[in-house]
Order: sequence, then structure tokens, then C-alpha cells
Amino acid sequence: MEELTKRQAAILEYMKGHVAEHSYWPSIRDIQAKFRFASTNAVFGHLQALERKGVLQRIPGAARAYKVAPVAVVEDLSETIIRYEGPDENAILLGSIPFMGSIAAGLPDYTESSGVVASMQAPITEGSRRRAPQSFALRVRGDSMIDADIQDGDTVIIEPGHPKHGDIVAALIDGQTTLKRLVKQGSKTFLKAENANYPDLVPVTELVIQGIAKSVVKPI
Amino acid sequence: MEELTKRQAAILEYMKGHVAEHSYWPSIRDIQAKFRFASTNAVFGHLQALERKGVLQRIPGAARAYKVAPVAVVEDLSETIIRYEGPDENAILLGSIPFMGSIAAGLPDYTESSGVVASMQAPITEGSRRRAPQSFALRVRGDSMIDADIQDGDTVIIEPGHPKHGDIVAALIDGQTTLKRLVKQGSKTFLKAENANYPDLVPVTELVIQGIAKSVVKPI
DNA sequence: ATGTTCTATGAAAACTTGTTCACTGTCAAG
DNA sequence: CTTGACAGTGAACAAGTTTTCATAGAACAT
Repeated sequence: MEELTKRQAAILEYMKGHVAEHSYWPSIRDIQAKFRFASTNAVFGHLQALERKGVLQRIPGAARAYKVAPVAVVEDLSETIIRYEGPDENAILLGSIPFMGSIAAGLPDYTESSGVVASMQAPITEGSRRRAPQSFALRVRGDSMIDADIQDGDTVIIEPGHPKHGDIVAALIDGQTTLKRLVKQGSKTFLKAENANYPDLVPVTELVIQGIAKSVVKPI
Repeated sequence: MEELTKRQAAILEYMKGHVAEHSYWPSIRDIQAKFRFASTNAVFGHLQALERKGVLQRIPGAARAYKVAPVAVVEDLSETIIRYEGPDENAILLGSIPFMGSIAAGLPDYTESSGVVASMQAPITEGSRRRAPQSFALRVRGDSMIDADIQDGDTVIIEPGHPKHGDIVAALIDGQTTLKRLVKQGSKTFLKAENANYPDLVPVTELVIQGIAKSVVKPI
């Protein structure tokens, strides 16, 4: 995915924050006002760039209507496989389920409104409530993480970011995405399954981390 | 909360479904087309009614801009208490976190589009995917349900509906909301704590069920 | 019977919003 | 030194959208 410029990233962040807070998208003029542009066309250009880079999808002609690109799209496989079961590349980010808890005191960037809703991430990552993270949910297939109490059929909430030693991460290995605990030993990095029946450590040369598992959703 | 008419409920359902699917609200004309109204004013009237009844909030003049009301607002208390920690009555329902999995085959009411994203409830209640339920999340306080693997600090997803014997429900007892397992013995109904240290059964004469706990969200 | 609510039509007004056109400037890469 | 990506101004247009006005039948409770 192409890199975003600082301005583009800021605008995208604002838009997502606006949705998380207000539950609807900002208009071009809302964005213009936020960034104090003198012309709507400044915004227009950035939106075009965001769309060209594939992180935002505009619905031509429709007001306040956007979609954002999925963070990770993966094939399926055996073992503990995280499968993208969506119908196509049109997966939607966006929004929050109604969460009543742990509301943020102040969202410094989006001050105008009072009624603030914590996104689904709020109860999970108490630390990062200032911006709506590009979290996404994935269904877990397989049982290689059962010792971490993540079972087949559970849903994990993945949040992009730089993982620390001990984090459970969604990682790309040989083109496949799997859920493992990240282990750093000196200069070496491993992936560890949390199941006595699985090989403990997977040596890794090249590693693509798609995100950190922040919480797990289990059926009752 | 005032009762909605069938038409009003259908329109609200459609709107919420549209958001879950497209990630942005429908315009009045979208709704008009969906229900084959000859006039936009038919929709307009229903939206006014929905707002008057407190389930929908419109942003005057803004296109495709709405908020929906919270489903349940509760006070706090001791024991296994479900607390509404939100700032005020302005909590927002709406939307879904990006979920990639278990896509519904057909949503009979919202047939026009193909790319469908399951809402957060989809992975939880495999049975009820036809409409976006008015689910909400609550933080659990206390440990009276630890034997059901629901711990202090966990978040439960509550879905309105009629509970069966054995369901874990959010119930109003003496004006307080608590999380318990519903037990029906003959004509009697009890609430059972899932913790050996708590009294097993709470006899109930009058019982208000606010919803059924469908899943639990745990931090990793 | 009478008022109220729900439902709806049809047309137009008023406003919001996305889009386009013409033009300027900076900065890094080739 | 030109080219291209990036960032922006200013004005105007076209389309999308909400909102208002006038009108009316059906169901239902008082």
C-alpha cells in the first residue's frame, strides 16, 4: 500500500475520528473548516489522493459517504489460520458497536461535540483512545493458541501497531496469516504457538506483522 | 420508550442495516426508493416520528447524518454490577467494527447490494443475522459470574430478546442491573450466580430482563 | 361525531455538498 | 532545468438532499 503524506494521513484520521464520534462522515466543508483551508478544492484533492492510494473509497455524488479499505485481507489455511471470510475486498471498517463504558474525557482534536462514544477498542486498549485505530476482527480457526485461551471459533480484535515481546500477533508467514505469540530473544525473533501439541517456536527470517491481538470475543 | 409502528421500525432497521453494510447512512431518497414511496415526504414524516420517539437523532440540514439512541441506560452498584459508564444519554449505537467473517447469505430486507459485512453481532449470534440487533456492550463489575468465565472487567455483549432457561441475562432486580443465569423451575423463575461464594439462587417475583448476554470480550 | 395518529402524495423551495475550472507555488527526482 | 507529485486559492456550477407547504384517506380511541 502506498505511503500517505502527513496531510493525507491527518485528513484520514480526522475523518475516521469524526465517524467514531458522530457516527456519520464529515462533509468536505467540515474537513475544510477543521484544517482551515480556504478552498474546498484542497480537501477534494486530498480525498482523490486517498482514493488513488486505495485507503478510502468515495461514493461519487453521494454526500458524507465513504468506505475505508480493509486493513488485512488473507487467504485461508490449516492450523491456526485467520481467515478472511468476507465476500470480497469491500470489507468495511468504520464505526463502533454501541459501547457504554470507559468514555474518553477529552478528544483534543475533535472538541466541538460533547456526546462521545468509545469505539469498540476503548474497553480493550485503555491507552489509545485519542484516535480511532484501524482495528479489525478476525475469526480464529484452529487450536494452536488454546493455552492462551483463544479457541477455534473465537474472534480476535486486531489492532495495527508495533508489537512488543510477548504480544500475540497476526503475522504473515510464507504468505499465510497466523496467530502466534511474538518472542524476542536477543537479536532473534520467533513465533510461539500456545499449545503443547504444536512446535513451540517458529524461527522467522522475514516477518510481516499485521497487527496485535488486543482482545478476544467468545460466545457465551 | 415509546413503541414504534411497524413502518417506523422497518425504516429504522433498514437504516441501521444500510450503515452496517455500506458504512454510511442512507439519504432520504435512498429510503424512499427502498420502500417505493412516491414522495420523499413519506420518509420525512417517519424520520420525524423516530426522532420524536427518541430512537433516532437527526442532524438538521446535514446529509446522511444521524445518531441512534442507546438501548439501555443503567445505574451502578455493588456485586456483579453492570455499570453504564458513558457520559450521558447521548451514547450512540450504530455501525460495526470491521468484521471479516461469517457473512450472511441473504439479508431479505436489504437486497439491493452484494457486499455485505456482518455486524459485530454476527460472529456471536449465528442465528440472528437477518437484522442488525440493538445490541450493546456493558462492562462487568464484580465476580459473581466467574464460574461462567465472566470476570471483573470483562465486557459483555447484550442483545435484547426473550431469554430461555439457562441463558445469562442482564436483569433488573430492585432497580439494579445485574448479570445472572436465568433458571426456570416449573412455574418459578430464579437468577443464579456463577460463583461458589455467592448465594446460588435469587428468588424473583418481578423480573425485568434487559437482554441476553451473547458473548464476552476479554482483553488479551 | 370528532379529534388524533399514521400513512401517504405531489410539488417546490432552500440549503448542503460534491465537483469542475483556472491558476499559483514548493520541493525533490531525473 | 524540466517534470511530476504535493499543497493550495478562489470562484462558480451542478447535483444531491433536506425541508416546507398543501392535501387527504384509513384506523382508532374518546
